[in-house]
Amino acid sequence: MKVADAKMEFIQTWGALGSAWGIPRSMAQIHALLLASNTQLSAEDIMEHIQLSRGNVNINLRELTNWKLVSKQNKIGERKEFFVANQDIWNVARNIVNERKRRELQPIQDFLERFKNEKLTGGKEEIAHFSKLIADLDEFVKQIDKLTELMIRMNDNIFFKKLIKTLS
Amino acid sequence: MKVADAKMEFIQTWGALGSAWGIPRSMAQIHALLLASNTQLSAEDIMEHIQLSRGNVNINLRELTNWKLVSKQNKIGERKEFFVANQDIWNVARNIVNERKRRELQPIQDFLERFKNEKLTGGKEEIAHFSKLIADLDEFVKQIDKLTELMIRMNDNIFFKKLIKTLS
DNA sequence: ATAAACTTTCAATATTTTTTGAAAGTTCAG
DNA sequence: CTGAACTTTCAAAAAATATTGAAAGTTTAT
Repeated sequence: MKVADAKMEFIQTWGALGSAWGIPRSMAQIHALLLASNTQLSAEDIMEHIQLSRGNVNINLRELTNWKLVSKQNKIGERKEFFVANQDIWNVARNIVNERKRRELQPIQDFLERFKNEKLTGGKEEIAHFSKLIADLDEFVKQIDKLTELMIRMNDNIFFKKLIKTLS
Repeated sequence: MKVADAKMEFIQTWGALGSAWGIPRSMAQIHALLLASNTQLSAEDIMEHIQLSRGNVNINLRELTNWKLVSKQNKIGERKEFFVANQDIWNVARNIVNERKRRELQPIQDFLERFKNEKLTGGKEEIAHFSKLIADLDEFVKQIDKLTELMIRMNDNIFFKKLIKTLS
């Protein structure tokens, strides 16, 4: 099998999986292309490789840059901007976790916070049940938060290897 | 604030957050309603409480049941089926992780497996780079898999508390 | 100041995902 | 068996999301 074909297949698969992960297909495809590429690529290169419009590529490159999964580079003597993917998979994973935490966990925390000081009126049983739910969620979110903080701060996968060894 | 209002707000918020988590709004709302409810509810009850069609409620209750977030119950002497949510938040989290793993991690593993025995042809550098990517991903996925296996098997949150204490 | 070389924007369009609700299916008491 | 009480299905409609591409904006060299 030609490596170029393998790459193309990787891009397609990563794109499809992206959807399952709640990541736009194009964004995932562009990311896959950059991950699989051993050279820097321009927006134009990307447009040609996977058939995507200029605007789409531009927007998704910006998003990938925000997520810190991709960075801009400049070739000396060239105006064009080039892009490379963060090649350290663990680093990529950390950035994704970080981003998802911000988007997915933060709103829950904000919500729960609002209920902390609320004095509820109504059926006694009902209040007890609901309050317990809020308290449980609050504690849960705090634990998850700590766990991700920990993961984000770790800077090599030795941590996980050791952790898993310890606990297996 | 009335507990009934608080519940309604919880349902709305959970529904909105569901979207961010890649979970259909209705499914998340139904789950929230059942979580916040201290009594079992019929499909009809749910339809009335949050304005959803019969079909929608039926399909999402099935899905929630598949995810093991909700279970059916029968009141003696009644034909109707009643539903209750799994109230242990950590259990809920485990089931969600489990489900997402099956849907999100398994396809990656399947994909990587196909490349293990492929002999690639093409530029030397290119092959080296791509092979490394595949190998890195493979190792990464295996580690994540172990970590989730571990989490799934744990049956109380003491584990996490200890873990975090140990590592903080 | 101008033009060439790029990048960014965004309204329109296309695609995908969710939701609906009416009809068909099932179960069970009488 | 029949009808009432429920549940399930699924094609069609609505809503949400992603993509396009032409036009506007920006930067740099001369």
